[in-house]
Amino acid sequence: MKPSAPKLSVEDAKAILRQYGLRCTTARIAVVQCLNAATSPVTSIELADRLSGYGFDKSTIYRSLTELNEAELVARLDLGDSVRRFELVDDSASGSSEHAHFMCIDCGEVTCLSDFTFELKSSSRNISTPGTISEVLVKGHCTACTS
Amino acid sequence: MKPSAPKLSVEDAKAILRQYGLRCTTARIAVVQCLNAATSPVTSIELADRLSGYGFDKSTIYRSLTELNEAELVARLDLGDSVRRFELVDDSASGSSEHAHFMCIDCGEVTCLSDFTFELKSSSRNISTPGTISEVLVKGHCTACTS
DNA sequence: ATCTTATTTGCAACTTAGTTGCAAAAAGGA
DNA sequence: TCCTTTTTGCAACTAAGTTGCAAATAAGAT
Repeated sequence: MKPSAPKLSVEDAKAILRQYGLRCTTARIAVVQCLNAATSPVTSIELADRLSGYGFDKSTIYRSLTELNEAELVARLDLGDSVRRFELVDDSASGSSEHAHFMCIDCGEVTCLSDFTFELKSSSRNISTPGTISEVLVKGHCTACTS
Repeated sequence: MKPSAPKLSVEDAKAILRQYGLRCTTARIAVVQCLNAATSPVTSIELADRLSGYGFDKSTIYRSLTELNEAELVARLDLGDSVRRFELVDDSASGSSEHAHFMCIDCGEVTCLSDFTFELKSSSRNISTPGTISEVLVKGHCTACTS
């Protein structure tokens, strides 16, 4: 998350919060604006650090994230590097916003694989799938780190 | 990891450790035996708890796991639930032992998808893959939790 | 079998990411 | 504006893992 200017007005952020049945508090508005300005999932630490610069307590930020997540306004990603990441759920246009994520083992960069589909095939017959898939995470070395 | 009797003798565990260029210490032998007895990846906490009952310190267990992982005798899985899991690398028979993992969001159970292949397809042309894939993790609801 | 050196261990103290209790402050409807 | 419910800030806490260092151990050399 680069410290970019919010692309979302306070009023727009409020509208979104109300739409999800949440009270419009300064902390939540700031969180929504930050998440909206980001181009890839943002870690809770980045959010807490950045917003504590504006006087918000880290516990408030963590709680906001939990609440927005429970209201299904933001998605939470647990990618295994001991930091949680969050992104605004994008239910604009094309139905589901579910997409897989790629995390570079070297630089930690996370990218959304919105333009990819996944297929899980059993290599032999009569092997049933483990269950209902709801999230796919791919780890590896990104092109920048490989070259 | 059920507290099952080790299926691997001390001598066999030592042989494996030597094969990977590691000294044969009681802690490492115990770790190898535990991992060998497990049928699915084992969390560091389970290992540390179980082996501290035999007098090993948790820092020793954590260090052992790191060393065995660095020697590429065990694989480390970071599945995003803030506990690390480990499994013995199985390079018996069929070349690579790499396989994807499935984690149930509800019960936390982790299963190895050894019998599945995974395919990543770009939904539109001229979109390049994010990089070299080395690990695939699928999350969802396992059949036991769904039914 | 013993010595020697490098590696490993146990302990306690520390770190990092996140959580919690509670009184004070803010939100939003009446 | 008032009133009730929700949220916030603070400080203290938890959980998982890490670290420094002296003592113990492994395994090659004698």
